[in-house]
Amino acid sequence: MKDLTQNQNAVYRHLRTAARPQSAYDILDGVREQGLRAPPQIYRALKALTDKGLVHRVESLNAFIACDRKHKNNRIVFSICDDCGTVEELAPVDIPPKLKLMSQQSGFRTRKMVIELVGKCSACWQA
Amino acid sequence: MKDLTQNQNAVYRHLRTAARPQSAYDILDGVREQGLRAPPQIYRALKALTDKGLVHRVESLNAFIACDRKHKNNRIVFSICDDCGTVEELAPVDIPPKLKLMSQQSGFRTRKMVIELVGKCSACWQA
DNA sequence: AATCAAACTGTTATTGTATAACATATCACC
DNA sequence: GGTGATATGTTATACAATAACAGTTTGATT
Repeated sequence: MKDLTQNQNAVYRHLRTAARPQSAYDILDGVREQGLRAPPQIYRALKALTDKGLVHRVESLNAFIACDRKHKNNRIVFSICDDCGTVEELAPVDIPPKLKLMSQQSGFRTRKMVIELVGKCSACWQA
Repeated sequence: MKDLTQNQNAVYRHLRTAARPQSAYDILDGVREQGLRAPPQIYRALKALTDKGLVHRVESLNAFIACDRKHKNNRIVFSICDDCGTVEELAPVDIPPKLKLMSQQSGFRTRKMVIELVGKCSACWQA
């Protein structure tokens, strides 16, 4: 796909087929057969992919997830289920006006915003 | 302060006097003189303190920061400077209505929300 | 008071996450 | 071909977090 290197492609395909966010070492295990052997290879591929907006890092899980939408990493919203670990990417939202005002008042210039909602998915709280 | 154990107190005081978010191991180094020796002691103290809302974890830094405000960990907003590492805690905000709607539509029940704004503080972009 | 379970604290060892530093190769350009 | 810039592979290490167990304190119950 696109203009990705072999390694980036292997990592990206692994993430796209995974049911859950993957740690760098999960990915490493998943792409050993494609010839990747060491963590730096994974982390470099992940950096390139996140820079392109094809992959996002889920901060509160130290894990990575593929992204279909074509957008930069600047207004990401995840919902993360405590119980089953499912992570959904919701549509990007603007910075809430109140928040925008507050940060501007302190002179802060926002380059990206990450929102992570932690709770229970419908399957888990109904059980 | 409050009803904290010795270890919790040591960790809390260290965080309150620190200029920046501290990793667990930064904290460990800072409280060795108070007799704490091993990571689990730090992590246990941090867990108690975050449960009480006296300390927050900054997810994208794997670090911890003290908190004056008296609130639970459910609507936290941080601004994080790329350059100098300064982290400010902004006033808590409600979940943006659009977001609330989206997550509810997918049946998600939010327990806490973490927002991290990443960019440059005024000192850094003016330099 | 003696006993026992539960909760808390300390310690060791290990697992998981991420990157520094160096080696090797590839490619563009002169 | 030589040279510098960029990309890739490899080794070793640093940093983050927790499992598992030992020892201690507490406090309820007899």
